[in-house]
Amino acid sequence: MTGSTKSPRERYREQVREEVKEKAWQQIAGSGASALSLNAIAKQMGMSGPALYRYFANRDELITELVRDAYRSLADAFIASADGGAGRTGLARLAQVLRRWALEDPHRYFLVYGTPVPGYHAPPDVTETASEMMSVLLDACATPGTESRSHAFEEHLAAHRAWAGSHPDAPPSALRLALTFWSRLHGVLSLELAGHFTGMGLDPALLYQAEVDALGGVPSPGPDQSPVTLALADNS
Amino acid sequence: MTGSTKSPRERYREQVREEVKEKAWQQIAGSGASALSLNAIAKQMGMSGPALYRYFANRDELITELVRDAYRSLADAFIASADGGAGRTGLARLAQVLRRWALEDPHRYFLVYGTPVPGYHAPPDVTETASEMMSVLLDACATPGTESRSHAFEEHLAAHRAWAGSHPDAPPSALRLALTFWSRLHGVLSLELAGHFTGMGLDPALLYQAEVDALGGVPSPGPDQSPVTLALADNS
DNA sequence: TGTACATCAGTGAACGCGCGTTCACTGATGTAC
DNA sequence: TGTACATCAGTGAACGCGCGTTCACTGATGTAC
Repeated sequence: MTGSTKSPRERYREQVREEVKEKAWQQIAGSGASALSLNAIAKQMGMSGPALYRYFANRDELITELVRDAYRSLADAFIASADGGAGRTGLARLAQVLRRWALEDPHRYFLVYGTPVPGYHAPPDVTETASEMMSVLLDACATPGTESRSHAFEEHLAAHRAWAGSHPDAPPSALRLALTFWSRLHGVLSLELAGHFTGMGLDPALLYQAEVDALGGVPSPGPDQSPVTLALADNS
Repeated sequence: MTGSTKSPRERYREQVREEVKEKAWQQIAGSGASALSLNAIAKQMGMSGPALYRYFANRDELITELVRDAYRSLADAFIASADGGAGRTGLARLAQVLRRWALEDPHRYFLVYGTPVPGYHAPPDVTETASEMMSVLLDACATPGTESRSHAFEEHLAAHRAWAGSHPDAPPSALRLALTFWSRLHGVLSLELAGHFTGMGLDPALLYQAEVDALGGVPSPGPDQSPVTLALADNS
């Protein structure tokens, strides 16, 4: 049984890699992603600069790994939330998960959803992770019944649904709801985390909450007191 | 009458400053704001590096000037649009102005609304420019009538309206509408400009349009139950 | 009008720094007989 | 069990580069009498 047991060396390798990434996050938190320096990380770990090249081919590979981990952590949180029981207040719970993830580490949020890093292009497998998240979101958006109203944008979505490949039979209203969820919540979060609400005196959490509540009325306008509101009343 | 006529030297100074900023924007477009280099700009203008210190005290002052100009250009566009005739389709026009401004120069958009530059803090006068924009927006949001429904978030806004100082009598629904306008449209724009819609096959312009259309139902939505609301209600 | 002086744009050398990355090398750790 | 060998982590020096910024200096331009 020598099968997949990891040698001590492999174990150590992974441990160091993990520590490098940890220090990298700390550095990003302090000075942003574009100021990430391999030498500085090495120094912080008590090693010389070139030592890191035993663990990462170059700076870009480290950044890629960070992006990958960031996507993965959000996707996992989404999936875990879906496992907790789908259906009723599914969207509200996903919204909570998204917000918590964003506030937990704003720089991680910006690495994924902020200003693109100049020369950098994300690897193909993060696209797949993004699809996983979208799939969970579409699950929560898929509601039975009432496909009546014809909305211009929903007709467009009905004809351009490649991105929702995991849900080939989802009604256009569900596709629209998923996109609306995504863009509205990122709207609040990106403004909030970039500091555009500071000094205004209002509580961004309540705006976020209001936007979650308003989702109930997306496909066709509804009442302003949705069950989602009541379900999330214990928030602050 | 020697009054405020500018000397040739002053004229020349402003001209060079302008050219420096122009090259700076080009550079930002290529490599992002954090890679902005005074030396590179000087070289591009056929001058030596230190020459720029005749025009800007340091790198930070140049960035500040770029941020200031960016804010100013959007505020001016807003104001010009408001002059064109306020009222009914006011919000839709402002939305158009915002989108055009964002797409016209994505890097300018990100400089203002993207990931904050690490050490950088915006000067106080851009806050004032931001207030000008908000004032125009609040003008467009002030619609007579329907102050009936009490919404949780609007109550919060009624108690925290310092940011809307230019409109001390605006109804809470108008305050909410302005914030919703702002965050929803930035939600679409920031995702779009960061490339999160590329490869999905859908047209972000239509999502944007749909969000603008949906604003009509923000303050007080219609009475009918939406499918989503019903679905969220039935198994709780 | 011309002459003397002050102002200011721009240069080139230099300082100190940190970056990513390569290379030849030393030592320790694991592996095979 | 010990010995011989291969693997691999980590070092220190070095390369080439570009950065922001200072400084003393040259020349041209404007100003005052």
